[in-house]
Amino acid sequence: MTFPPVNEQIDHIRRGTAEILPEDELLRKLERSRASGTPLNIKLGCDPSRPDLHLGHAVVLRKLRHFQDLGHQAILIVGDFTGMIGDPTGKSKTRPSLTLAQTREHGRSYFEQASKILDLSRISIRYNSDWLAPMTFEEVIKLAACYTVARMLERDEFEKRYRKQESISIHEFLYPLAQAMDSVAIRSDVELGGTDQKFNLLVGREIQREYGQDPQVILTMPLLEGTDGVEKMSKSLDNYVAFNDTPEDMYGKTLSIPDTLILPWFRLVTEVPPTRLLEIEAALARGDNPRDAKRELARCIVEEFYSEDEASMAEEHFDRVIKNKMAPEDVAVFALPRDSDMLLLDVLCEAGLVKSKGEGRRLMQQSAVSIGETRITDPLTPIPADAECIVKVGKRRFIKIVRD
RNA sequence: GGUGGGGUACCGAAGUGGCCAACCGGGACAGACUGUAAAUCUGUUGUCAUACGACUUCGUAGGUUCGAAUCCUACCCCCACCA
Repeated sequence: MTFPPVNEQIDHIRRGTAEILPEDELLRKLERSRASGTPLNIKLGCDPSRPDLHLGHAVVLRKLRHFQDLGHQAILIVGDFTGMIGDPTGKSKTRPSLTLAQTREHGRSYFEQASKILDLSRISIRYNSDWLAPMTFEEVIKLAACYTVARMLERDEFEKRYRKQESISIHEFLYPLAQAMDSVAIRSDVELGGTDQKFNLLVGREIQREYGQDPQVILTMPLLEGTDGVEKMSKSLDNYVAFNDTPEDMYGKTLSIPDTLILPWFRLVTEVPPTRLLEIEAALARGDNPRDAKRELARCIVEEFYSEDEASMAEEHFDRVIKNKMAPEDVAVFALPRDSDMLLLDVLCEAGLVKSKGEGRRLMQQSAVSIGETRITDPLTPIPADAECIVKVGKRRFIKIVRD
């Protein structure tokens, strides 16, 4: 196995990273690997309790992909065992536990999605229940003895909660240790993660040392902010763009991000060359309409997950529906008999465009509902006698009513 | 083991016998303005009902009362502090 020169590798690796700790150790590892022709073990843990991948995950997956491209060994750890504990990161409440079967199921869905970024033919997938489940209580105590409470409390998250007199369960202390055991089990050379994982990753170093291994280098990636521009992207905050979103949604959601996110998103979730990035930056600084940069960004993202064609289609769809406020070409059809005298309200409800009649009524009163070009504000409006008509609720809920 | 605090709608948080479908804030949704940006303004945010109104909701189950989120009883759950 031959590898590119170390300085070339490091340039590639460094791109977009938040921190590499310690960087000179990474250099040494790269040199050794190149000299001996042995790939480094690059570890990335995935949390199977949330199987829906979004752009935030893409950031770190892409970094793993970079390592693959350089010829190193990517190792995906499915936290099927740790999923039963619950990662305390960013949580004030304990997560619900999952069964092993559920986590396996989620794991499969994870790979399917991750394959959009990773080269699955060159990846090793490991389930941490393989080595964590058989550990005896004695072994767990030995492991726990490697770390102190004071050191645990160095972790921001714990420290804050402790200071605020919030509860911290003992098992939450075990999480970083369990994750560290993963590093030991696979002899990790480099572990990737978001900046919020820094603590856990560092614990991995300590524990590897305790187990007589050369400690892993940790590489953190910045957290991607969600579509709201405030919080980090997460499913529970509903500010995410998912791998499984339709091209139209991906495009639309991306256009809805605050301007301040354009460059960070370009940097973290696309492969645009640095030169292009500089041009965009200059254009924005110069005061060009940020919309254009955002459209380019949206295109890039859809292309990455789908294709150029689908990106174009998403763009057309967007212009048609949002810009020109027209119904999409593939509107859902709601058929009803010619002599039906149903109220519009009831149809909206049955078609699922509104959650309840109350909501439908409210939306009508707020003039959010229209038939064709006409705003409907009277909740008692019947369906027009026409053979077909387009009904719109809000900005993007459509239905075509057809009489037959 | 002891002491204290607490469980209210998506979240946070008021309310401690009738004026409570429940103040307020956040979020979300809708409208205006726009570039599905930001900022701003307005409105909505339990279900059913054209409406009058009816019904369900304040940890759970009972009870007191003309009337309870509010009082009583039992139960469940959460949290902190002291040992």
